[in-house]
Amino acid sequence: MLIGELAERAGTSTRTLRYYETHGLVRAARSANGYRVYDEAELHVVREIRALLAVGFGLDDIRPFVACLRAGNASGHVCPDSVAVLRRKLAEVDAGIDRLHAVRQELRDQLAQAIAHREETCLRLRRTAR
Amino acid sequence: MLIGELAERAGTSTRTLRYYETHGLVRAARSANGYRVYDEAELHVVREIRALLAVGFGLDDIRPFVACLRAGNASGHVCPDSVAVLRRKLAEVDAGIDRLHAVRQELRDQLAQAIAHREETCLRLRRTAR
DNA sequence: GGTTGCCTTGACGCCGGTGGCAAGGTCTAG
DNA sequence: CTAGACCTTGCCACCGGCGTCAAGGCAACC
Repeated sequence: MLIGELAERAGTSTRTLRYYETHGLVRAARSANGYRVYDEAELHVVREIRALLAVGFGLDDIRPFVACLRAGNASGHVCPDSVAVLRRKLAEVDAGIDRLHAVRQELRDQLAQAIAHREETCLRLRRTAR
Repeated sequence: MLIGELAERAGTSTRTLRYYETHGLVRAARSANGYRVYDEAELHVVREIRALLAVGFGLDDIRPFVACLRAGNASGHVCPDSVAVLRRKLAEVDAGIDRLHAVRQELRDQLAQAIAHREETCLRLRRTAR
């Protein structure tokens, strides 16, 4: 399988695959003419990468998952390093949720304040009109 | 007030103030020698900018708030444009929270799956050992 | 006049994952 | 032989809010 086919089957671009390779995530053999040649297993690797990226992982976080797949596991998340990353990410997401809740509260407060101000101004205008 | 003093009083850097100026958020008069000269009102403007940035707003989102302050309002969020941005941001934050909740669920599922797999493997090893 | 400390504009770097283009090699079909 | 569809490496651009350095002008004090 050449890079174009892998890109298409994985739903990404050749540019992206080469980028993953320079960052040590995807591996390719080379044919006599220098073309990258991939086996079927790389397809699963790339899909794993894409799935984790979509969830919000960075490439560095993904490395243990790829190593886990390469170690022969059917799933990339069953190895201790992967689990550690999953736990860390879960904590990060929890922190993010907390932060967004705080921001949300702040926004609601400011909105309420603005609307109260507007109504007060409106009342004052009515009183003035009388 | 020169730029250094404003930066210090607003808790930011001169670089940042000039950046805000190029983006139309902060205004300065110029003294005879070309130095930027700020009045006290700009301090409030800069503080408003910083507060909104800290909440997660982008500079473009902040523009209406600054305009509102310049229009003579004691607070930047009481004008219609500001309120519109507040509402939009609130919706964005809600969407972000939802997305993070989905990611969180995904992470928990994968963690649970990994741990189940590990325990199963552990059981199998014990059976094999017998 | 020299030093110090403020100010000015301008320009590059960062981060992370890609897109896009250039200039060239390779394979296949007509 | 040629066209076109692949492939190669390498480098610039992007986003956003700055940090940081360069090269120079201005103010004030010794």
